[in-house]
Amino acid sequence: MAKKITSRKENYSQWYIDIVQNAGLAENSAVRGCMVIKPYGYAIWEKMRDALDKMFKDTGHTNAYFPIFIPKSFFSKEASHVEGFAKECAVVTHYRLKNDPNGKGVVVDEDAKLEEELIVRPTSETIIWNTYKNWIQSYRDLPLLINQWANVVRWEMRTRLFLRTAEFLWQEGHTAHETREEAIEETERMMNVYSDFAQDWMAIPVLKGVKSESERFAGAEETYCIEAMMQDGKALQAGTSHFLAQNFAKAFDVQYLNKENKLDYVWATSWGVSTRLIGALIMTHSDDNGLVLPPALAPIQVVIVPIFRKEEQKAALMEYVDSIYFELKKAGIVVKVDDSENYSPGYKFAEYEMKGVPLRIAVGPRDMENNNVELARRDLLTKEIISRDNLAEKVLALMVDIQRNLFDKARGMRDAMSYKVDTWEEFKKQVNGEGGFVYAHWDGTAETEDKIKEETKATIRLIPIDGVEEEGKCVYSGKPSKRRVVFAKAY
RNA sequence: CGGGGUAUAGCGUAGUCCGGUUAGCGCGCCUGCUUUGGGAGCAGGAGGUCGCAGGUUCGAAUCCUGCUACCCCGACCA
Repeated sequence: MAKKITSRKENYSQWYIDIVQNAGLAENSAVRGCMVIKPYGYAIWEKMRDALDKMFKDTGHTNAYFPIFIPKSFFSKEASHVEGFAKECAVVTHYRLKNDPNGKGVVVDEDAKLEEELIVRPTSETIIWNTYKNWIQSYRDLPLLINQWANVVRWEMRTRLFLRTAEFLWQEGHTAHETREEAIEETERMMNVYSDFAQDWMAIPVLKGVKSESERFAGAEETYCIEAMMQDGKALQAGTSHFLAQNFAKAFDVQYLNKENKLDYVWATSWGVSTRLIGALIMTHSDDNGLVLPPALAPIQVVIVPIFRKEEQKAALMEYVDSIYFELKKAGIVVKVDDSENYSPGYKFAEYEMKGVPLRIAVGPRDMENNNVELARRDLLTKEIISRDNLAEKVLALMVDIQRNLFDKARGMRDAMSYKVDTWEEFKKQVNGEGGFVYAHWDGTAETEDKIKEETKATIRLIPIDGVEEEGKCVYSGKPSKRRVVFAKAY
C-alpha cells in the first residue's frame, strides 16, 4: 500500500509531519516535547555539523565542552538574561531516588535535596562566562574564540518536530574580544558564515539583518540574524549572532589588562544554529511526493536500483551495477546500491523519492544491453535514458545542477513572496492572506511593533543590513520613517 | 496555564449510545511459492493487561468515579 503524504494545499502542517515521519527523519518520544532523531535524520544533521564545524575552524574557532547543568545563582547575574529564559527552564532539585516505601516503583528521596538547584542549560552564556573569568587576564589571552556542540533544553508549551522541541541539538559560539569594534566584526562575520552555509549547503536563500529591540536575545545589545521564507508564506529564523557588548563581562567580572596596563571589561559575542535548520530544509525544498534534499547535505546522493527477474539475470546485471557503483564512489559521490529482493522496483522508486535522494539510477537488462542507464532527478521528477559512458562526470555535473536548481527555485519562491506595502489596509490583507515577507515602513517604536503584532500576528523579522535609506511613513502610525523593515508571520 | 477532543495489536481503525460468543477489519510483520521497468499476488501464521486505578453487575472495551497521557486551538519561544 502506498504511504500517503498529505498535500501541502490540503494541510501544510500535516504535510510537514508526514514528511518527517515517512522519510524516517524523527519521531516523538516517550518524553513529552522531546524527539528521537532517527538515523536518516541524524545523518543530515551530521553533514550540516561537519560543514559548519569546518567553517568555524576556518575562521579561527576551536571546540570545547561546558556542563549541561548551571547553578541557579549564575543565572540571576545578568538581569535581562534571566528574564528571557526563566519561564522555560528545567530544574534539577534532587540527586537520589529510593524505593517507594508504600509500594511499587521509586520516588524522589527528599533527603537528597541539592543545596543549590541546577538549571538544565537553555543556553550556556552564564556557565561559560563564569569560566572565562579564569581564562582571561591579559589582552594576550584575546580574542578567545570558542564553540561548543551540545544539547540544550527549553521547556516549550507546544512543540513541533525539529522546529521547536523541548530538547534540541545546536552549536553555540562564545567569543571574547578587546574592543567593541572587534566584537561587532565577529558578530557580523558569523552571521555571514551562517548565510553562506544556508545558501551554499542548504540551498536556502536568506535575508540578513538585525532584530528589533523586542526580538533581541536576552542579554544582547544587538542581535543579527538570517531569516528564510517557507513555502507556506511563513518566515523562519535560521540562525542568530549576538553582540553582547560588556553585559556578561560585567555580570561575571571578566576583566583583562590592556596594553596600557589598565583593567578593562572584555567585549563578547555568541551565535548559534540548531537542528531547527532541518525543519527549514524540509519546508524549503520538499514537495507532495516527500522530502527533497540538496546534494550537498544528502546522506545518499545517488541510489542505484537494479531491475532483474531471475537469479542468473541478477548475477549478470550486478557486474554492470558494480562497475557503475565503483566509478561513482571513486569520484567522491555518496552512492548506495539497493539490490534487496523483498521489495519491487516500484516500491523502491517511491521510497527513495520519499527520502529525497537527489538522483536515482535504474538499470535493467535492457539498459545493460545498450550500455545505458536511466536517470531520475528528484528535484524535477524527470527521467531520461543516457549512455553509461563517463557516468561519474555526468553525475557530478548533475549534483551541481540540482544544488543550483534548488537554490534558484527557493530564491524564486522567496522573491515571489516578498512585497512592498505602504498602507495599513494592504498590510493586513497581505499578512492575513498569502503571508510572505512584507517590506514596510516602521516608526521605530516598540509600541507600534506591539500593536502590529497584536492586530496581525506579524512581527518584525529583521531590519535589513543592506537596506537602502528611503523616506516614508510608518505603515501603522503614519510617523516618518527612514527605511523599510521586514514583517512576516513566523515559526 | 485556559478552552475543546481522544485513548482498542507496530500504525490506522470498527465495536461504546442500548453491557452478553473466541474483540473484528486494513496496512505492516513472519513462513512458503509465484513475481519484480512506478508502491506485486496467493496461501498459511504470529501479534491485544481494550490508557491506569477503583466501583456497579451473574457478566464491563461498553455504565459510574478518580487519575494519567496525547492531540487540536489560544498566551510564550530558536
